[in-house]
Amino acid sequence: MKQKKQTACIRVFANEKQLNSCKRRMEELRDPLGSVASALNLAGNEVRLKMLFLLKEEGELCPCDLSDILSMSVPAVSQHLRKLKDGDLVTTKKIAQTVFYALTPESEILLQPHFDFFTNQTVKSAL
Amino acid sequence: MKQKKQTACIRVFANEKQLNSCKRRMEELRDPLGSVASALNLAGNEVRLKMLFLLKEEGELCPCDLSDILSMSVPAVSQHLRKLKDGDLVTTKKIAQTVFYALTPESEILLQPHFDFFTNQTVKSAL
DNA sequence: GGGGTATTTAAGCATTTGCTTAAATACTTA
DNA sequence: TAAGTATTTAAGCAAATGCTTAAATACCCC
Repeated sequence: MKQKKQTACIRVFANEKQLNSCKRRMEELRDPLGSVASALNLAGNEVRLKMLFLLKEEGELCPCDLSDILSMSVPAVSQHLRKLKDGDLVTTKKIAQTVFYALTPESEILLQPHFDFFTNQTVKSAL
Repeated sequence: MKQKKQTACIRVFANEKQLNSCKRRMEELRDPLGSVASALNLAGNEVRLKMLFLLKEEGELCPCDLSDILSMSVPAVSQHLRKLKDGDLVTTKKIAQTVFYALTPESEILLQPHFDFFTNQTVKSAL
């Protein structure tokens, strides 16, 4: 709630000094927060979250397996995997012409609570 | 790696039965996984993650405070808040013409590990 | 070398996203 | 009632996204 241009909200940010302090805090967090946002953005696409989950469950999968499971075209799968790889959520291992994708350790840590959440949901609904 | 139309990957999904079993599992998880994806998608936008974090830190804030802190226009802030509210990540309380936004308990649980991650990052880099 | 397989990349398209400006809505006060 | 304040909504625009089809790249085998 703005009173005047010189002061901000009565309730929370009563003066400019407090506002600037808060801004500085956000500036300090800019890079780490940005990298979390980036990872969440990647995981927040339903197709990609499914892929990440399947990679967690199976350990590693190739694009054509993911294509079969998810009933999607191979190029579509590949484009999503490319984003995950560029975002450091997955790693690749090539054997002949087959590429296997797997979660990075970091992405596993980041995503485990969310996988737990929706796998626990299913268990609960079965009870 | 596809061998024939009738069988899938040699390495992981060696037959159609296994593939169908995996597909069924994904279908069971469709709704809970979808709702997690939806929340992550909302949080995965940098502006919105900043808002969610600020709401966690301050407890509640109005659009004009968020506008000041983030140096964004009020309508832009409002549009993001609308998405967060529709996605059940925030709740609203109105006092006169001022609306205060706050995290829902569920979003707090979902996001806390991520907030911890990037606030701990900052602490570590300060040491 | 040719043919086959697996994957990636390119290009095009429709849809979605996030910002801006303007207008509308909801509230308070003189 | 008019003026002021806070917020939401509408509309428009440029950019981004995710899919498709086609082409290119990388590998294997006869």
